[in-house]
Amino acid sequence: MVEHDLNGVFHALADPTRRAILDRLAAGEATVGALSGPFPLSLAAISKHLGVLERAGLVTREARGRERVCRLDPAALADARAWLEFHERFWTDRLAALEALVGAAPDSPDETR
Amino acid sequence: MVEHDLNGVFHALADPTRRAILDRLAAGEATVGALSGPFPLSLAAISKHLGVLERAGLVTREARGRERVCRLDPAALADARAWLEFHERFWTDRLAALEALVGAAPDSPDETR
DNA sequence: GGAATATTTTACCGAAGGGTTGAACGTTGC
DNA sequence: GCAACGTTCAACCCTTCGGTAAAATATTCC
Repeated sequence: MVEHDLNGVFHALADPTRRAILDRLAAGEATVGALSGPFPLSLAAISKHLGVLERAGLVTREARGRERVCRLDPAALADARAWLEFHERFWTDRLAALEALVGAAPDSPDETR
Repeated sequence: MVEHDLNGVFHALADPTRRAILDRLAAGEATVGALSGPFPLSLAAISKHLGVLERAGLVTREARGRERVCRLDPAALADARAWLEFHERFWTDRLAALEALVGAAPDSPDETR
């Protein structure tokens, strides 16, 4: 609603590695090490990506023994989706209105549309 | 559907100036100069932002005389929204399933690990 | 206690981002 | 034709990003 931290969320989503991490996390919680498996990246790199996701509110990390287990937090995603949905609707409405205006213009004989 | 250019779209949306430009553009087409009005930025900076938005497919620029008129293109936005919507749904479903699984665990009481 | 394991922190690097200024380009209007 | 206008291009600056390697910090296991 209030512009929240859309910067962070959209920035986090703009990286394919991070989107892949999110997708993998959708199958259930995972440790950082397990998460880094599919990627040709160092553990430190994955940890950084998780930091970005965590700061964006998309993921939570919880210490469990010597490992950290990561989980999805769909709330932030819902925020971004809500923003996009609202604006998409808003924009298409505006554009439709403008088109209608053009179509119904007085000096426009053939409104064949 | 196929991962498209989500990088570009999300990256474009991650900047508040660019989101503001999009909002302003929802009120109707505008020239680069008119667009730069509300911002304490140089015209060149706005032009760059428009380049990012255009590359992301969110905006189209058309030459009209010596000025360029910019318009929204909601299609790319719809792509991003679709991605988010699908994943949000996917994730919450998964999470719900996991919770249900935990709740219905056979050997229940002190499985607290 | 000490070794092994899991993760983060700390430099550090090259590339990309976001901004500026000033020159260049095409268009308009006198 | 030429000056003014609207916009982009080019060069530059500084910061952030995405990555690495190596050291530091817990934690577990023997």
